Amino acid sequence: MPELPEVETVKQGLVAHALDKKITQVVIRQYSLRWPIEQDFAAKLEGQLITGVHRRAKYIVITLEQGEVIMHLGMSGAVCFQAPEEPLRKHDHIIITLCNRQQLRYHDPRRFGSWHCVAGDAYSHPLLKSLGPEPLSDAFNAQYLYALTRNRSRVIKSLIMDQQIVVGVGNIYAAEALFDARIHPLSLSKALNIEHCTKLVAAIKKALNTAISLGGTTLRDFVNTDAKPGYFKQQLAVYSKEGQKCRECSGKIDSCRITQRASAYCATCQHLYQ
DNA sequence: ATCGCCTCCTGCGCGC
DNA sequence: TGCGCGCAGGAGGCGA
Repeated sequence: MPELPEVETVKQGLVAHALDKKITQVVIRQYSLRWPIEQDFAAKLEGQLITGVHRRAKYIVITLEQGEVIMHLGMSGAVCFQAPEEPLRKHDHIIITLCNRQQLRYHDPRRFGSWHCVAGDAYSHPLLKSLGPEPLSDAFNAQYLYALTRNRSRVIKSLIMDQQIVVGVGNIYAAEALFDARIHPLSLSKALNIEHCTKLVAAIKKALNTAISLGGTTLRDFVNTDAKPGYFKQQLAVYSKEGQKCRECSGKIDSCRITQRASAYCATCQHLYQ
């Protein structure tokens, strides 16, 4: 589910509702997530003040007085804040009660998400330490992408979705950015020149920034911590538009599978470099 | 080193 | 109405 804009939206909700709050109780209703939750997870959190909330890639890092929580929403994870009186829903796996009685509830039907509590610096955890640059940072620029595309025959869509190359670009925004940059998703990385990389980097930043400003993309069930959907769906040019008319040329949007993922594109507007 | 395939899990929409 | 199938926003791990 969540790509970078959705995770950023959830992070902003955590900042608004959980930052500077003390954790009074943690209840785990389902330990079996992407990785099993450690048995002492609840005990590590209880009684601690939440002193920071940050995002790195699609991970949210919650800083406590002692240690840090690393959380990933997987494909179907969501966080909401509710009063204890509100009935629990199926798939509400983690319930964190705060000092103001509000409960942070982690809901994740597919259970691809994960929660870890680490003693030291979250950024040196194996899950975070080999991640590529943030897409909205200056470190992700045309020269950087150009250098990494040299001598690689890997198709470009797969490359930009690789979290070691650049983080936060999932299936939706990869498809949208490639359309915006007029690059066919099956283009070979090494066939792109510096101008193509310039366009693609700009398109990725634009797609992510626009999506963040609209609260992310709600396809089916993504909601922020206030249970509101995101509105980037209305902006989508190709993702989930297979068979429909391209808004630029009125040709038909095609789709192929790239590394097991549906990949929509306009064969007229997007040039295949190989 | 690099790449692509498989896997974890539930829910939904579709066609029959 | 119901059932089975394929597909879905991620990404680690493995084998080629």
